Amino acid sequence: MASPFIQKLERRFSLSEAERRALLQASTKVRLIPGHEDLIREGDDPDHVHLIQKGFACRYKILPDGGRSIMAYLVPGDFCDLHVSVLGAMDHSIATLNSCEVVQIPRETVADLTASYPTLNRALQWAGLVDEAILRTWLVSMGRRSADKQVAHLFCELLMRLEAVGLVTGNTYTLPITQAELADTLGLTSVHVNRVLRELRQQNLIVLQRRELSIPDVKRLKVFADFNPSYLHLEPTQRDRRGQNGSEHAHNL
Amino acid sequence: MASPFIQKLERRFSLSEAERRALLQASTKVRLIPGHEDLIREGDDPDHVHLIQKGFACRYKILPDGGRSIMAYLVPGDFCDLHVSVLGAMDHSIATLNSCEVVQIPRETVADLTASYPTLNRALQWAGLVDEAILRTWLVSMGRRSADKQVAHLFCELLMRLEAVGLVTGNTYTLPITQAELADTLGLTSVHVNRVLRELRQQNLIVLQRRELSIPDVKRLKVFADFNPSYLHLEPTQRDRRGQNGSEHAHNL
DNA sequence: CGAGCAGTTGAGAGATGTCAAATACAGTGG
DNA sequence: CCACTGTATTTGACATCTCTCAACTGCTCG
Repeated sequence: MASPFIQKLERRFSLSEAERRALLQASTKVRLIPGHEDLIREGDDPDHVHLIQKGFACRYKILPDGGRSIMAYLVPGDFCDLHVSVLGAMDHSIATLNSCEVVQIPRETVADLTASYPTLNRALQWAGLVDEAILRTWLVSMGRRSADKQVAHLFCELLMRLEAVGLVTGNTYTLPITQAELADTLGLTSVHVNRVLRELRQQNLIVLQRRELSIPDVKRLKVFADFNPSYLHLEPTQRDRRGQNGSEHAHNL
Repeated sequence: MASPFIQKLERRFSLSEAERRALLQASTKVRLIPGHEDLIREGDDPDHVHLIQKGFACRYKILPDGGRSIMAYLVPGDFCDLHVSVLGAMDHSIATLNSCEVVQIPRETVADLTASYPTLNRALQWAGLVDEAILRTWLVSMGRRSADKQVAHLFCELLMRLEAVGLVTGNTYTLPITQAELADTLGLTSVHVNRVLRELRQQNLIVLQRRELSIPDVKRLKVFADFNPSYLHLEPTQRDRRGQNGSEHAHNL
C-alpha cells in the first residue's frame, strides 16, 4: 500500500476516488535522504511541502548553550511544513532520524488540491490540528509526569500513530531513535533515559532491543503511563459520521 | 480603539476598511465572565467561536492525580477555539484567570468572513500558527531551561504579546496570574516559583507587586532568559511586504 | 581488528519537590 | 472602622529526582 498519508486520513475521512488519485499524482517526486541530515533549516521558506513517506524525522531547535531540543517526531504520513508559507519562515529545523523517503509537493499543487477538494482540505487541517494537540500533550507530560511515565507515554503515542499507518505488528514497532535523542525529546539526560529504560524493562512493561520496541501488555503500559488517546483524534466524531463527504461544512477556514 | 484582535493583525497584515468593518460587526455579542470560570470544557464542540477581548484566560488539562497543567495563556486578541469544529471536540478546557470580556462569533460567520476576505483568512491562519509556535517554544523552555530562566522567558513573551495589543506602558503590564498558576504552567511547584521570583527580584530583573510586572531593563532580562522573539512572528516577512493585500496567495488552505 | 558510536553503570552534586507553618492581603459583614 | 475568613505569598528543613562526570562495555562497520 503506497501512501501512509492516505491510509491515515482514511481512518477518519472518506476520500473520494478522485481525491485519492489527485493525492497520489501529487506525490510523485520522492527524495531519498540518509539519516541524521537536515531536511529543512530554521529560517527557510521552502517552495515545496515535504511529506514523510518512510522513516522518522524530528522537529528540533538548538539552544545557545549547544543543547538540542526535539519538539516533535514525524513518522510516515506526516507533513513537515504544510503551513510555513503563512508564517514566512521556519522557526525551527527538521532533521531525519534514520534514512527517509520524503515526498515533495509544490506549494501551488497543495493549494490547488485544497481548493478543489473540500474533504481533503478538512483532512489537512485536521492533520495540522492533531500535531498541535500532540504538542500540548507533550507539554503536559514534561511538566507533570515523572521520567519513567514520560517515556512510557511517548511509547504509547508512537504505538497508536504507527498503528494508524500500518507500521505495527503484534504490538511491536521499530523505533529508530537513540537514547540521546529520547533525552533531547523529554528534557532529560541520556544517562537518565538509560536508567529509566532499564526500569521499564525490569517491570516487563517494554521489550526494547536493536531498535525494536515490543509492548507485552499494552493495557498495562497505558495505565502506567496514564495514557488517554483522545488527543490523537483518531476516532471519527459524530459530526464526521453525519457528513461523511464533508461538503456541507466545506468552508475554507 | 475597540478591538485588540484587529490591532494585533494590523501589525502584520493590511486589512481593508471592509475587513475591519466586517470583523467589528461580527464582534457585537460580548459576554462578561468572572475570573476562574470555565469558558469551554474538554469534550465540548461549541457552535460559537470565542475571542478574548479583555482579561486573561488559559488552556489547561487536569491529570488523573489531580494536578493541573496550563498549556497556554490567552490574552486580549487571542482566539480560544477557532478550529475545534475540525477536530470535533475540545481535547482540553479553557478557563478565565481574571474577569474577562469574551466575544462570541457564530461559526458560520467566521466561515463567511474567511471565504469573503482572503487577507483575513490568512491572518487567522497566521494567528493559529503562532499559537503553535508558542507551544513549541514552551516545550523547549520546559525541557532545557532552568526554572529561573523559564520564568524570565515567559515574562519576556508576555511583554511582547501584550505590547502588540497595547497593554504595556513603560515596560510594565498587569499580570493577573497567581504563583500557583505560574507553577502549573512551568511544571514547577508554587513554592519553587516563589523562590525563583525572589531571585529575579533580588537581581533586579523584575519588579512584581500587586499583579503589576515591571521590567527595569528589558534587554538584560532577554539576555538572561535567552529570549529570541522570532517565534512570535510579529515582524512582517518579505513575502508579506511583497503582497500586502494578500490576494495573490489567497488560497484557502 | 580497530575506531567510533551507542548503551550501561557508579558515585556524588545540584536543583526542585514535599511538608509544615507563618505572614500578608482582599473582601465581607457587623 | 474593625474583626473575620479565605486565599496568596513567604520561609525553613529535609527528601528525592535528575544531572554531572567519568569510566567501561558492546555493537557495527570499514
